[in-house]
Amino acid sequence: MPQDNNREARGFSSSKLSVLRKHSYFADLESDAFEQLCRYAKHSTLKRGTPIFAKGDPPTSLFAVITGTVKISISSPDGRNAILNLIGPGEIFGEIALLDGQERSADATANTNCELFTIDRREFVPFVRSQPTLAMKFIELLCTRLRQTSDQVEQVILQDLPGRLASALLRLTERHKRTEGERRLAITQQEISEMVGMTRESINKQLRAWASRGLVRLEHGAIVVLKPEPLQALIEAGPDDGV
Amino acid sequence: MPQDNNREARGFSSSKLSVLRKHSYFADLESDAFEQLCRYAKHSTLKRGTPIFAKGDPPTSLFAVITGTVKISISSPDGRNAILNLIGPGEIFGEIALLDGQERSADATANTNCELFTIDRREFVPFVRSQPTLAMKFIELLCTRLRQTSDQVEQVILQDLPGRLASALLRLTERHKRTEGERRLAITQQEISEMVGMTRESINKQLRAWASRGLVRLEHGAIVVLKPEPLQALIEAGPDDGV
DNA sequence: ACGGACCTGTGAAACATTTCACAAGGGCGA
DNA sequence: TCGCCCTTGTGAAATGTTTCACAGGTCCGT
Repeated sequence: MPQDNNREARGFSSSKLSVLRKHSYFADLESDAFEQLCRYAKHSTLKRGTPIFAKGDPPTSLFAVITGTVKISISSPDGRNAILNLIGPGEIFGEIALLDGQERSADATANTNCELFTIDRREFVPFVRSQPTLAMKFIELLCTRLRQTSDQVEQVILQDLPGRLASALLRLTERHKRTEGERRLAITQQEISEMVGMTRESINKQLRAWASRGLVRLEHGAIVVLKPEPLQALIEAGPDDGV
Repeated sequence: MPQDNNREARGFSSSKLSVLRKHSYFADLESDAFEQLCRYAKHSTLKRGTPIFAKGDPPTSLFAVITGTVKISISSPDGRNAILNLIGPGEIFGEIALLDGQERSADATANTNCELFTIDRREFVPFVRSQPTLAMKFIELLCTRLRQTSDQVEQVILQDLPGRLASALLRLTERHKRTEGERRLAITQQEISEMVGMTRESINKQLRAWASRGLVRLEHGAIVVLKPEPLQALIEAGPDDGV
């Protein structure tokens, strides 16, 4: 992927950029600012499992996902690891380290085969400074992230396993629906367990219980939420109110 | 406190504002932008326990703490509650709802008797838009918050009780030292338990175990961290490595 | 078309944490 | 200064979750 980055970026611009146009936080930027930003973008293709950056790295780029998903995670010295976020088409990631210049605070990995856009820090930072509208856009993005992350803290602290699992499923379907229009989540039970901080076995048993009541359908590497309402009710009821 | 807000704000400006100057994220703003911002500020005094805003409220103001501490928390329908953050002198809070215009996502309460500065949304938002430097400052602030909150998620997911407790104590002393210069934390075990999401009883037993080994000293409504290093080591070792 | 890696499924025992039910002490306001 | 409320302290039983040790399925790359 080293050669002809620019040619690639331009060649595909109308089709690939439309993904960003459609879903991203940049959607309502003025057209020319958006185009200008995209002119800096480099296109790349990654295979499932490829590391993108690691905790402690200096921030060099901002990324946007075109196709596939990227996993933001952290692993502890004793081998456990936690998935903080899954980034899908049209979303961007890696903006925090870029905006504050500090080192990366988590790992990013291609969770499936991916196509990404990459914008270099050297071009990005001055551009943001020069475009007040863009800066406000990033403030909005950061606020959104902050609300999501606080929600996560809240859930992990206040809810038990069923509640946390339900929250995660609903959050994922909500986001997924917005981009894909269907409720089948392409996610493994292992991954979910790392998102909510409980073991795969426990997650499996809970999912199975729900499946037998028709709330969800379990497939291979995927979960379909059939009845969101009872799950939502379970969250609002708080710890153990009829599993 | 309704009368003479302006007179108050000006009368005390040199002494009270110095607290903000000293610790806050605004510290290195240009002098005149800072002064201008402060001209909008209203001063108020609150008694311990006074609610400042509640989850779901529309955002009307930005707050800065002059003296005392403010508790940012959420409570679940079944009576449990989680403390997301404690805000001390020189720090600001309530900025997220203000910046994105969405409703408040948590409750804020005066955790001790407090003095606050309040800036109205109507004056604040246009001011931020007009001052690119200030906008960048807020981006930094949001990034910092986001890193802290992500850390919290990480710890709650990856660590067990001793680890979480150690993290919380070190985080609190770290911040406290910066503002107060001493390591005695004025915090109850109840409060700590709500910050880390475990019961007061469990927290008490763990603290007691550490106290008997001389790592901490327990006082009435306060905790003194005597030896931070072993606690730090415990975190890095991960779940159970010699309680 | 095959092999291996990854994903799902499951039960029993081990473990960490909560719950409950107390007792006693300190501090603050009336 | 008296009370009362909030805070600390503690033990045993109950509970939720993890750990461990498997087996079978399915998908992907070669």
